[in-house]
Amino acid sequence: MIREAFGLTVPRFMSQVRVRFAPSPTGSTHIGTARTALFNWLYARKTGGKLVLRIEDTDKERNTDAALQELLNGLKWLGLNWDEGPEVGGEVGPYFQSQRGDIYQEYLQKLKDAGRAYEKDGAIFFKLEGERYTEYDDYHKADVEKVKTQPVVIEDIIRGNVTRREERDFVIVRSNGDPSFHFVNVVDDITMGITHVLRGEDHLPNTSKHVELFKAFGVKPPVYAHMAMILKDPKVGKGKMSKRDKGALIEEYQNRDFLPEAVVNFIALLGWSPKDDQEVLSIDELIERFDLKDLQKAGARFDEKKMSHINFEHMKRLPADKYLPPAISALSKAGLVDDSTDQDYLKRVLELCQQKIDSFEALPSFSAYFFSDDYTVDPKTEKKLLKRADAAERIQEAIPALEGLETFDAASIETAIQALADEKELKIFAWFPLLRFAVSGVGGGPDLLPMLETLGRDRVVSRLKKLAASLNA
RNA sequence: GCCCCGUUCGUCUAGCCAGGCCUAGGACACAAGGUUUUCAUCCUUGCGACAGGGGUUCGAAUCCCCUACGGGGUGCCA
Repeated sequence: MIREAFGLTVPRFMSQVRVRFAPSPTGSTHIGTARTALFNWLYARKTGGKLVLRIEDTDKERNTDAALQELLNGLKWLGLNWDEGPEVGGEVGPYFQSQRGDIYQEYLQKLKDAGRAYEKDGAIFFKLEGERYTEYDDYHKADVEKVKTQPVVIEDIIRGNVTRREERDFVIVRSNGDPSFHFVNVVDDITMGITHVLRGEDHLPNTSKHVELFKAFGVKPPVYAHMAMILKDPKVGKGKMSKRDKGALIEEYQNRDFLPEAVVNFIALLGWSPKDDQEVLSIDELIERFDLKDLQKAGARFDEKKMSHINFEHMKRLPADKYLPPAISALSKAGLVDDSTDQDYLKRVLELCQQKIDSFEALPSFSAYFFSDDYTVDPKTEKKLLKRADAAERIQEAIPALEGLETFDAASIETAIQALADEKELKIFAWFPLLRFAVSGVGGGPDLLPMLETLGRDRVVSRLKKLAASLNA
């Protein structure tokens, strides 16, 4: 498993794909971070490779244990498990950068021995190879030392070969003794046997630094895949999505009871697409179709309406055992149901709502009137319906028709109203919207007939009477 | 400023690598109708794009160049 390379210990793995997700746990998890994790995970699962989770916690100030837990929770919630890393271990650990100091020292020494590192201003710089010269730099507004280096070619699955030239020495160990990101990133990728680096496009300009470092260590660089950024909704602003933007944090979807598989599905669709027009995909279907080569090169804009739609599609497909528990918990959180609620009734109501709501979040307001007589009345619907001159009359007529029903089910209700319509030479439509409004206070909802059946005769009749009374008053 | 990456309907995208099958396909959103019956569901239809300009070619969304625009980077942040 271990071979000697450049006099250093480097693991050797078969020709298996090894990818890594290397977040810095600084609090909430950004949707872009989640997408990077997802694509790494998908690639590992697709190829039968391994996903390494490496924690970049070198910044002691910002990286708290709580933040780490939050990150791991987010990944678990999304269903993105890792093969090596925190909690599961692995043979190329430790998986926290804060614990890899000895390894970094070993590699730093090698660079020094090779004459590729030098100290300046208390920091240690990586020394580029090539002729040196001084030039005024407009960005820094100063003369800076540059190096005429040979260009490096970055092998990128998404973008093809990208050629770039690094022309300034860069810091690998800061004056406070901490190794820098570029340095630890490369050392870790070498020592962990990473074969493919899948990360955000914002790292593309850094990659020439990384390739220089790989070359200095005498190690072949991994294959890269730089994926495009997730951009802000243009209505909100410009640039990449920031953690302050609406919908940017996966915790938000967790808190709002979105389905993790829907979030995964939606995130996957940002910059990637299956070729066959089927967009609503399960995790397994995602793995089956996923291919790094199909990633979009341009940035994708986040669209919360589409996110809701994908969630809705997944909601509709949920089997009862997956749908009922979170649905009930959403209702009980809203104080609409408790242990004394009739379980059979609750189940029937929930089934009625499943095909209509796009999130568990929407459920309480959508179904409140099933559980309480104290529900809100939509003033717009009220105005629209009750301004009809015959409203009171129609409701009055409906009361005895429904009250006297032998069995109170959808078919009987329909027959009764139809009879009424025939008798008055009116359309059934003269009653339906009024009935819905009378029992629910709103203009929309589940299919009317089964809804009335589920509510039951007592609730329906008493609500009709109540409305009739208020209209007469 | 310099470097790198990009640019197909309002949005996500298919098509581009291997030029003709593209009067450019799908989805979200929006609009209009329909479902003798509401509706946030469902169905139908509509709206709607190859950034611009030059080439190459019998033929270009597809290949090349330029411009414009967008994104990223240019840190002893990651």
